[in-house]
Amino acid sequence: MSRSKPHTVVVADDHPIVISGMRLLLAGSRFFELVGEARTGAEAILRCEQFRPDVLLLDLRLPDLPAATICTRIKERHPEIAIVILTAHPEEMAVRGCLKAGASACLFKDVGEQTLLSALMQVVHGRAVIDPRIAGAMLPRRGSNGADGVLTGREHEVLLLIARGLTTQEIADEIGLSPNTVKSHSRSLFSKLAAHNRVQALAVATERGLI
Amino acid sequence: MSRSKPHTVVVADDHPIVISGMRLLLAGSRFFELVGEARTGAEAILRCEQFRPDVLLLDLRLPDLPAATICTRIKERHPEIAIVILTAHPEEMAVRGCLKAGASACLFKDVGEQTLLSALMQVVHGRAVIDPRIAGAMLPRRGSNGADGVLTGREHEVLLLIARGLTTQEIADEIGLSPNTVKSHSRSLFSKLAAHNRVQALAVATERGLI
DNA sequence: ACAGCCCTCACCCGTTCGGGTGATCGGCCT
DNA sequence: AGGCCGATCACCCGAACGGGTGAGGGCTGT
Repeated sequence: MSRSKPHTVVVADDHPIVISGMRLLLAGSRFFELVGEARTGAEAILRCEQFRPDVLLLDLRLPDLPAATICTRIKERHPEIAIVILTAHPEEMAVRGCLKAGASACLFKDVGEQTLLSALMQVVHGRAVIDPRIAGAMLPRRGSNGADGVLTGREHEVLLLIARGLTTQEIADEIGLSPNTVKSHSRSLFSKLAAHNRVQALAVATERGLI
Repeated sequence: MSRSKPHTVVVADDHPIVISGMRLLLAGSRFFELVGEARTGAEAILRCEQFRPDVLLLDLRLPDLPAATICTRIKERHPEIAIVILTAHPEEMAVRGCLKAGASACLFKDVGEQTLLSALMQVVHGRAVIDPRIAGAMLPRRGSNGADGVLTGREHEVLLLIARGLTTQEIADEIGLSPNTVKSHSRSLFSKLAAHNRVQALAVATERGLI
């Protein structure tokens, strides 16, 4: 190993017990050192400013800011910080946003400790680590959609927001589009799912594991 | 203290890192011993059968079963097991259901380690510990529903049909009621679930395992 | 270069939904 | 008996939704 000092890590999660688990997990490894903890997105950004860690372990869902926003802000100022997304459930859209915003890895919270440490090691060596359960959804860009079934990227994105209970207007605000465009996407995904309304679309999508 | 042996604890949470945090937290206390871990509701019930712990630390949201159901099943067979609910967010209905089902405590995941240990100690001494942020909502509440949360029979029936994508008119035809009546039920279940529309209601209901 | 698909946005129109309000009836508990 | 609540139904109205249609720009593969 060319480095004698451990890689520095900042952990951002809104659950102290998770931070505790991570702190003790990292304490057991001589390759990593936990230098900062954060319970909000704003605090995560602050800690990264303060400590310039090698890695930021970022919960996909923090109370104040979307993870993608946090990635963008941090990468703007410190592109050398590797960001590892931790997620409880496969939220494709949010994960995709984070990877676009510069995140290096995406892991599920149900991975074992050794897997996590191994992934961290990969990441500090410049490699990307995407959990296979969600990796498929990250590859398809344009053209035909094989991973999602039939839905395009936007359609799937809209579907996920519909599933959260957002109205057309709210979805438009959320992803920065015109309500008309959101309507277009929702109508086309309805027809693809053979649904007559959002709730039917959700029923079908749930059946097919799209959400 | 009359007991020399530590109090036994089973932890049920779908995130291994949380279990790790808890394992290490409890390892640091001579008063508690972690004897079992579970990542699903079914496993939690199984572990309680196996180990008969003094305390079950139960995540409010497990992938397979509603927490209230888990509480009921465990209390049926082993009423002496104290159940402590852990929750990330204040979901009043679900928490209320658990307390009705016999849970002794409800804590938020953002409590500090010392607070958690202190609460555990209270619980094994037979006291109830309800986070003040949600305690207010636990006060007397009428109604005949313990299992599902708060929804009445009709409301739950309508909710299930809504989840299938039926419109108000279709639901009315399905159960042989006036559309107006269906609207009444749906509106009242919306307010109970703190939802502004059917899709939000589904999101909340799914979250709480009502459907 | 061209076709094909995706993304974007716009307008109109009829239907459905959600909220407010109020009413009747029957069961249960006090 | 009176009160509370669930179940049933009614009317009105503004907001949101779903469907139809059209159109321009961008990217990909042939």
